[in-house]
Amino acid sequence: MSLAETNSWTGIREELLRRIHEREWQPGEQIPHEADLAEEFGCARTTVNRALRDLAESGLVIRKRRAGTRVALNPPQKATLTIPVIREEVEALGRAYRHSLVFREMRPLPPMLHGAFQVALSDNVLFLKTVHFADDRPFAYEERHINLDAAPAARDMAFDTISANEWLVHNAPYSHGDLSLFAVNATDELAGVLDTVTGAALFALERITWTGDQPITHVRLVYAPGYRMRTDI
Amino acid sequence: MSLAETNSWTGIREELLRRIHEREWQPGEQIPHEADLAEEFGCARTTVNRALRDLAESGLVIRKRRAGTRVALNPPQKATLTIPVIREEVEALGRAYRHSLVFREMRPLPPMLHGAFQVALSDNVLFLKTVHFADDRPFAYEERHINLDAAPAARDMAFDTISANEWLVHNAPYSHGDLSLFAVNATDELAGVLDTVTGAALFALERITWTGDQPITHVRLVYAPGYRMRTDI
DNA sequence: AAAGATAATATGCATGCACATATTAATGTG
DNA sequence: CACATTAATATGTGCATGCATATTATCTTT
Repeated sequence: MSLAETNSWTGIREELLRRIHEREWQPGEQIPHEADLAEEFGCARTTVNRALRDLAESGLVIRKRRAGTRVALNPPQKATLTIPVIREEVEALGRAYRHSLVFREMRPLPPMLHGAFQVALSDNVLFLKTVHFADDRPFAYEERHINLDAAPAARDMAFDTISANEWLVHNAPYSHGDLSLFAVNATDELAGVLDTVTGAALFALERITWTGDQPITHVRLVYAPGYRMRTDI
Repeated sequence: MSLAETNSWTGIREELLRRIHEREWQPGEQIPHEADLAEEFGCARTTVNRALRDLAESGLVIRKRRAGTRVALNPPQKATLTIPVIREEVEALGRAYRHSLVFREMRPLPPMLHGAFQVALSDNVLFLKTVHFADDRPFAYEERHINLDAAPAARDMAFDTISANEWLVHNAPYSHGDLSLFAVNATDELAGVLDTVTGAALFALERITWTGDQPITHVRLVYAPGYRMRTDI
């Protein structure tokens, strides 16, 4: 019991972490159950439970009722990406943000998205193309479908002062969604818009959000060359 | 009070979520404090606390002592990426995994990584190039530096039966790290290894892990064309 | 009125207890 | 011996209570 760490749940978590990192408890090994640890640390079982729950959330230990707690064999690398509104992302870089709506029309949903959107949509879909700038240099290119059944107010929005990206965050909160990250070669159109050469490797993401079982929006975002999405693990 | 949801903390969380999603509580608005909610739901304050803590973790509400709890103005889009060991990723796709160590030598750390590794390293660095296969088709290409001061046992490992990726997870647990995701064009070498054409857009990641203040490994992973990293949000 | 001390308050956390639930081990039965 | 039933057990959760801590509001004092 090396440290002066008190019997706070964070203190206990640190001690448990140490034992895992320093291999006192091997991967796959079962660790003492809550009651024993509580006695050892001289605290309530609730407090040990809190520490263990936290470790389980981060994937370092696996817990099962009756079976006990064991150190994870392959602790997954979990990384929490925070994907901010693009304006905030640009401003956090200390650069001036602006955006430009380059295309807007009502159009039927492309067949490619019928599966993703999972419902029979009328033609009540708004399609937008937007370019986001940082200090007047293109930062990202956005193609977006908005389900007007889910966000009817979007029909009357110009999206010139506030971007669809930001407007939707404030006006059409979602309950869940899917995100995928990938790389694309710049097409001629993309190269022109993002001020690069055809064929350049570009970082891209696609996101679909729902509220309940109603799809709200599908967005495909392609970042300018050199973009990196970073996070701590 | 619509649902039959009991006074479990998850039930209460769902009800709070509903009020936020349906705008009963506007963004930025202060919500009743724990004691009032506990009375309304007929449960203990601890239970409300648990639900609110969960919402705060996901960024939907902001909590401050004495100041109370308010609905977040710009709920950040948080996505938790789970980056598994490549073998598991491949096997989860129902494909057969194997890997091939194509290069291995002791070499000084390249200057480019001096900053990242943040310590004056001797020449005690192992450099590896590995190709990961799924059903005999290249899946990802890996370049890795291992700090042998942090993981001395790696010096004697062949990394032919078990990949460095997996060995390090089991034998050199890290306390923290940095991850970045980006896109690269296939060089001639990459194209050859990944069975694609020069210039193809490839999804890539770089990761550095430390234990305490000692760097363990730097890895650059480039996936074969078409790869998508997916997650729920 | 400005600055500093003090009180009030909402969340944060620890405790002891009880009961719920999932899972495994032990037991009984054909 | 195979299979279903039952008991045992570790975690999961809820509750009442008390105190800790951060932050705001209020009340001094100069």
